[in-house]
Parts: sequence; structure tokens; C-alpha cells
Amino acid sequence: MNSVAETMATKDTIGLQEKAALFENARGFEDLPTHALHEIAGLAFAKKFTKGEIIFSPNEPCLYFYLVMSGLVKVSIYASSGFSLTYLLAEEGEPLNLVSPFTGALRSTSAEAMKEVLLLCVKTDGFMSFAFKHPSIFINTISILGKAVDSANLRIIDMVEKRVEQRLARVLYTLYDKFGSPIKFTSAELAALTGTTTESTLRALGNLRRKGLVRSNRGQTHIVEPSVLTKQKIETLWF
Amino acid sequence: MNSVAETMATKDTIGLQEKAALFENARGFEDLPTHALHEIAGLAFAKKFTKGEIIFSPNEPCLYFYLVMSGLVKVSIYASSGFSLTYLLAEEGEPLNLVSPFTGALRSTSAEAMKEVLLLCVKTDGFMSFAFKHPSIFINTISILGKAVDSANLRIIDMVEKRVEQRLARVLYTLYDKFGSPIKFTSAELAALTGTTTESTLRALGNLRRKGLVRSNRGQTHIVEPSVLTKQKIETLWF
DNA sequence: CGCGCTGTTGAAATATTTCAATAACTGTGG
DNA sequence: CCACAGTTATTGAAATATTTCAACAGCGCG
Repeated sequence: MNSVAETMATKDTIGLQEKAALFENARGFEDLPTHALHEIAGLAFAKKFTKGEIIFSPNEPCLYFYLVMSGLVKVSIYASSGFSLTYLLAEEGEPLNLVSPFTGALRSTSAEAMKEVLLLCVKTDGFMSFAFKHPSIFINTISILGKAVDSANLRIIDMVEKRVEQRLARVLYTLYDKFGSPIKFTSAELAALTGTTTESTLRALGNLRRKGLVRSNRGQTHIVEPSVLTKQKIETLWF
Repeated sequence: MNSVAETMATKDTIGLQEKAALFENARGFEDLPTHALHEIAGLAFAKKFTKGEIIFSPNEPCLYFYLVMSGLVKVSIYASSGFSLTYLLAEEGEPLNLVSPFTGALRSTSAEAMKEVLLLCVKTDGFMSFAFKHPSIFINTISILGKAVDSANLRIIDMVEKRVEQRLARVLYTLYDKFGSPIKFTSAELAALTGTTTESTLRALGNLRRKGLVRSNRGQTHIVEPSVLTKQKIETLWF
């Protein structure tokens, strides 16, 4: 386990301006005055993670607030059985952990780099006192968490009343909406997003392919008819 | 539609001390100084709802922050199909809406009185400025929402890998933990908590009864062997 | 080259929903 | 106080979606 502090060298490779610019457009940091952006940028240092590397694990004390600078991070929850559910795919400008830095609570989530990832890290105590100086952070955080709760509850209802194919269609449309086409995810990853097994995902993907809605091969899926997916009353999820 | 303001008469029937005492023990209001409790109590007025009455509906602008003073309130999310999922059962000292009063966001939740209910209501603008004066409210709120997100995600995993009977057992144990025995819920209500149909709930309940874990008849269920339910590695949910 | 990961499909096993019919109980109004 | 309406509980049987287990093909990479 190499501590984040080890990579202090990286710290100076990213300019303060650049960090401030990232915070300016970051989710949760809307409506902050310029001096505040510089203040938080001053507290942040960068850290690189390679593809597949674990950023944090379940029930681990939270030392840093993390913001994605580049790359893609998967935040998931794991069941004891090994089944995992991905509930956030964070790209540039998105925070990974909006609860623990404030509450210090241990949570059952883990974060993994899906590509080469650059994160901005802010020590929790510094982050906390920053937030108290700029309480709109709290409001923004509550807003984001509210959406997360709604999205999760919506997904529970979907599990009951929608078939795998419809859920997958919704997942694909959401990914298309956020990341564009082609969608570069394996079926195991799509399964973790849809809440099913890889086999069922593959079968459903096959159906969508046969219907001409998507094209897919090895690790990437092209949405051919986004309009059709939208028409099927598919409300966008929130990852 | 009779506005809440109509019932101002109720306002004076509840003493300031009583309101402050409620806030003192309310979830989300931990660690507030006495003067703050009196301040928020001064902003609050009581309103009574009869059994079955709707407190708020989906996509309705949020005018008040609500705190349960007595009785029981069910907060649910409804799918277009009519299927509903209950995700919070709020009793004395529990808030009904922790997001909209801060963000003003329209949400897809609805709240219904399950018994005769007394609520304390605080206008959102007053509540908001109170919170900015006492930002520990924000931290507490974030903590609660974090738990809600975790609980919802856990439930999604349960939907995939646990059978109805196990999910129901978990629901029953959680209810037992919070409200004690007997559990006074109809099978339709248990179904909305378990995320299944009433028929499946009844069948599962029958199985649990045959196994001697519960006794049940018309609208109430007695947990006979709480220890067994616990032993089955049932983590407590969070309603 | 062969190991490992991803994709693909089949067939059996299974859990759950759906539809339907009936029974039991509650409360209300005549 | 009884009848009736409305809700709640119960169970059966068929229909269905999904998982599970298994086998195999293709691809990439050390």
C-alpha cells in the first residue's frame, strides 16, 4: 500500500490555474467565487492511477476528497456473494466521494480506475473547513445526493417491473447520452450497470442487435438508433 | 386543496417548549445549541393529517420542511405502472423531506399518513436561512442521505441475488427493529417495502409462518424468532 | 503457442408473476 | 343487528423471465 503522500512529486506538475479551472466546472462546485476556486485548488494535489487500480475500498477510512481530472472511474458496491453493482461512472469534473469527506462515515463502496486516471485529492479536514467557508457546497452536495437516491430507487422499481432487455436499453441510452457512441464497455461491466448476469446481458444485447437498435462487437457497442431508444419512454438514469 | 396556512389555529395548541424538545431529539438536528432549537421551534407550526391523507405528491413544489411529531408517515416512489416502492417509514422525530427544502428540486416522491399524524412544518425559506446559521444541519443531512443511497443500492443488489422470502425476512426484521412486535402492516404494504407483489409476499409470509419464524393474521405479523432472522446474516436495512 | 478473457448459445432448473377464484374479515348504513 | 360493500388473505395453475451450468469459439497477449 503506497500512500497518496508518496506521489507528492506529481503535485507540482499540475498548475494552480489548471486545478482551479477544473474545480470551476466540477459538479458540486457551481457558483463559487474565483478566490474560492483558487483556495480549494491550492489544497489539491494530483495523483495518477493506472487502469484497473483500486482508488478506495469498502470500509476504509476516508482521508481524501477525490475529483476526477481525466480518465474514467467506476464506483461500485459489492455484495458478499461477489456480485457488484456499479452506481457511478465518474469522468472529468466529477467527485468520487461526496459523503465520507463530510461525515467520516465508513461506506461500502469501492472505486476503480477504468482507464489511466488523474485525480485531484484534497485532505478531508482541509476540504471540510473549505466547505464551511463556502456553504453552497453543502447545498450542491445535497442536491447531488438527492438525485442519487431517486435514481437508485427508480432502479429498484425497474428491477421489479422491467425486463433485462429494457433495463439494458436504458443503461445503453444513458451511457450514450453521457459518453457518446461507441460505448466501450464489456458485457460484464454492462451487467454490473444493469443489475443482472453477463449471460443475460449478452442475450439481451443480441436481441437489441437483431432489432437493429445497436451494433456490437468485442468490448464496444454502437447505438444505431438512439431515437428509438428514447421513444421507448426511457427516462435517462443518473450514473 | 386546503392550504397548510388554513390550519394556523393549530399553531398555538403546541407549546414552543414541546416543539423545541421534538427538534432536540430529531434526526438531523443532533448537536444543536438550545437557542438554535428554540429558533427553529419558533419557525415551526403543527398540522394534523388523518389516516390515508396525502402530505405531498410527486413533482409538487416544496413549500415546507416536515418533521413527524407523532404517528407514522410512508414516503414512497411511484412508477408510471402504478407499482410503488416505500423507502421511508417516518415516525416521531424523523424528517420527511431532506432534499427539496434545500434545493427546491421537484422530486418523484409522495408522502402519506398511515395513522393520524401530527407534523411540524417550517417554511422552506426560513428553514434554509436557519440551516446557513447552523451548518451542522448540512453535515447531518449529508450523512442521512449517504445512508439512504447505500441502503437503496443494497436493495438493488438484493433484488438480483436474494429471493423474495429472504428479502421479506429482512424487511420484517428491520420493521421489528424499528417498531417492535407486532408489526402492523398489510401484505400490500409489506410488498411495497420488499419490492414484489402482494401475492408473492403472502406466499413468502406463509413459508416463514410454516417455518415457525413468524405468526401472522390480518394486518399484523408477530416475529416469533427474531434471533433466527438475525442469524441468517440479515443486515438491517434503513427505512 | 497456449492461457485467459470475452462473447455466444443451448437446455434445464427455478423463482416469480399473472390471472383467477374464493374465503375471511371490517366497517358502514339501513 | 344484519346485510352488503370493500378490503385483505389465501391458494392454484399456467405462463414467463431469468439464472445457472455447460460447452465452445474467437481474440489478444505474454
